[in-house]
Amino acid sequence: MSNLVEESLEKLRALGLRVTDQRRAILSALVRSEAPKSAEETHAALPVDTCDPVTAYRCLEQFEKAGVVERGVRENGTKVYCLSHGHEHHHHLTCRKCGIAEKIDLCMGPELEKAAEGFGYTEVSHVMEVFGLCPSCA
Amino acid sequence: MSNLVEESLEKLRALGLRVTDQRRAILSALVRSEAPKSAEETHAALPVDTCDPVTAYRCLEQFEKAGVVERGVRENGTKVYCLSHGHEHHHHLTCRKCGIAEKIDLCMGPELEKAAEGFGYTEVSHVMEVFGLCPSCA
DNA sequence: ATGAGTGCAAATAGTTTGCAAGCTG
DNA sequence: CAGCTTGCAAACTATTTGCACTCAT
Repeated sequence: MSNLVEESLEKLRALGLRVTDQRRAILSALVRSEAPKSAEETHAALPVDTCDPVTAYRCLEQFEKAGVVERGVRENGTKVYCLSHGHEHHHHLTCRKCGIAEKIDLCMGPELEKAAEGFGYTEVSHVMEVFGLCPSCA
Repeated sequence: MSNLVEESLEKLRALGLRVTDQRRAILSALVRSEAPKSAEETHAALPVDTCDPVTAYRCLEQFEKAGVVERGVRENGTKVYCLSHGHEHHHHLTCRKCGIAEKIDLCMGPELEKAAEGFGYTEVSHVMEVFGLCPSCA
């Protein structure tokens, strides 16, 4: 069992949330996954009968609030989740065809925040996803 | 009638697409709109009985393919459209609460493309949306 | 024991598709 | 008049909600 999973579970416990087999399995699936996954895909990656799809939706939502996963958006609008490795905010380069993804470190967070503050905006956040055709699909 | 509308219609005509009252109305609504709109919202902004909601979906999809509108994604995943002013690619800073949006010029397109090419990816595109609380909603 | 978490069924929201009829170029 | 467009109805996909039951703490 990856200690990334245990680390995340600990974070949940600290927030008064509970640790269940389902949550352990979901986090474990995210750790195994190279690419960010939607709630459905995450559920599909679980051993059969691990839990109801609804539970995957609910857990991922909780996980996001708890800060143990980050949420992104696909080109078509579906929400995807991935573990927040350490605390570094990051983005992904996703292949439009096969769905494989690479981690990208580029991020203009600070610039965006500054620009937004220029407009008087607060609580600034952003979503960025990069898409392309990976070498094997091109 | 804004010439932005006529300009866009011309672009459609050039591609062999047809110009109808519905399309004119939809483009006109986008011109009037300060913030990017979803297909539903666009339809709602039209005079009653201008067209079926389905037509709004279909037209916006066509418009995007034709390059007269750009597509973005909301924090929650809904697709939104706005006219491609001139040819400059741009982003938006949207208020999470009231939905008003500002145009932002910041864009790391070139950097992203370079990074993606480093991974061997081609046909690179990206989606970026910035959210916050505007001064009046804060 | 107590409230968070889960499963099941059903409801939604947003968007897409099939098909016959209408209109543009 | 060919074929792009539209309207209407219906299908879909992704996600959310209500409720009774279960389980972690």
